Amino acid sequence: MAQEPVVVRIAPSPTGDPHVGTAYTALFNMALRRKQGGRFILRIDDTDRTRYQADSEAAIQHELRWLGIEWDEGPDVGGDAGPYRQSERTDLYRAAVEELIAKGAAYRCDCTKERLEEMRAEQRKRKQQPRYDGHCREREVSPDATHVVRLKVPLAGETTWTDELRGAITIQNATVDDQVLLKSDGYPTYHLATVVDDHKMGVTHILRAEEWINSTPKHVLLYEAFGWPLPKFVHLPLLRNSDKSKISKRKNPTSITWYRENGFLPEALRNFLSLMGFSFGDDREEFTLEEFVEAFSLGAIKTGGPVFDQQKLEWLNGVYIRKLGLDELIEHVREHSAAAAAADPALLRRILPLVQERMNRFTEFDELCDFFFVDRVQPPHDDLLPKKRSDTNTAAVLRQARLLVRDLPSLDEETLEQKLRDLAEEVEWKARELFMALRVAVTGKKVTPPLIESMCVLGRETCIERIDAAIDVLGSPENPILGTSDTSA
RNA sequence: GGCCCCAUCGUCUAGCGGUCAGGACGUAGCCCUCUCAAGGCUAAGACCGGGGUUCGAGUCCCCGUGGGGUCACCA
Repeated sequence: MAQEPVVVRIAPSPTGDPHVGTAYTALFNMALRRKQGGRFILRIDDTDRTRYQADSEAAIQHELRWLGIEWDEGPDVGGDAGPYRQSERTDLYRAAVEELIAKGAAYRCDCTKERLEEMRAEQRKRKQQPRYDGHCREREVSPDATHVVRLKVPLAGETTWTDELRGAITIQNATVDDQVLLKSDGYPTYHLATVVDDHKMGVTHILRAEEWINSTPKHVLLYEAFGWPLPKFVHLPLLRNSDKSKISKRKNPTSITWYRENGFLPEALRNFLSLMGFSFGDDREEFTLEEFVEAFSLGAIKTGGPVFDQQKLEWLNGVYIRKLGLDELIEHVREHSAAAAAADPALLRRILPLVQERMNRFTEFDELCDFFFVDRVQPPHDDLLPKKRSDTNTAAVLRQARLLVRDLPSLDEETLEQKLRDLAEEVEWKARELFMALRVAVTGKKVTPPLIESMCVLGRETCIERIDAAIDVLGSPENPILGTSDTSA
């Protein structure tokens, strides 16, 4: 188990919201780096100026950090191999391209967009693979004219490399297009930039998504043309929608920001992502980042594409929420609920233990606890009535309960519960019937945190007011018939 | 469609030639219980198909089939 230090990297594009796929790849890269030592680089692939979004880079960094992903080198932390934005490395790419042209491995091409489109349309019509026809391969295109630079892919032969997870992969060169390396705007394409940077930055292991397998021959050809040693290639499985297609925001939330804002804990998302394609080899599913790193190895990664199951993520998030200490819990809930943020911290300390095990996401707090924060609740008439109990009977019992609450020396949980149970017995109601009627009266809902505890948190005055209001909903009977069920005859 | 990758319960997975094919999410039932949860117990639920190799294949090989990815001056 010789553990050579590695140099790994992720190269997200600042073209939109930070993607869970980026986090997934980053997680495995970081795990390998931490396990074996070395460097983990964050490189910003901002070579597509048309899709570039100015605030995206900061968002990516922010969300990755939120998830617990840390890099050794990057645009924000510096490092010896910088700059770490590809837009700041264009001289390197231009020089590289000149080298390739000089070596005959690349050529200038001034074909217009229109010509290319026409050509492809024609090829499609003839049921051929749409690909560059080599028009400029042997032409002399002036460096001064508007042009791109293409890779001169051998017309015959094949390119083979070893994927660390999948073994040898061979692709016929004839199926590889003459890839554009340098765009007419002077920026490199991914293929050129990634090869140049990975080499210059000393990258030893390229852990990236499976969707890159088919363009790997281009990269291998470039390494060969430059005379550079090949890094190890590790193509990770692709995260999937529930229909097995590549995960996409149309079918699944893919923005890390979304998960943060919708009440997920970074540890839970991180743990969940680790489970995609990796396992300890036993039944362990809940584990810390440190445990993951310790157990991690490339050999433990599965190659089948895992479906991103929201339900399991929510369950796991609930597991993590339940493990939180009260102070942490308060902090998180305040971030996700305006009501909680505005509430007295002392009040929150009493409410949260009642709902901690009832939330799978922090955003569920409001739905669960709204009745603590409003002036009055609106108990639906029908919900107030236990099965087969009349309006009059129920109102009468609630009146009794009201008196009981009013006259209790102190409103503590044990006494309140005992007295209410006594009352139920006295009026010949099941305790559960009384509790439900009171629950609806006091909270307006049939599903709530535990009643007795909730009442004690609400306080005597509020409980009395709400019971009164509930009695009003039922109408005020003149002659309450106590202790009977008047529909039972 | 060409090329490439992949293939155990619905989903995430364990399994690395001999197992009653194990666990988790979800689903159903029961227990607990003031509702809902949480927790406990139980149940249903998978080796894609066909050939080989082998005393013996979920495990190895081949061929199908299925799914996915990719075929841009996007990454």
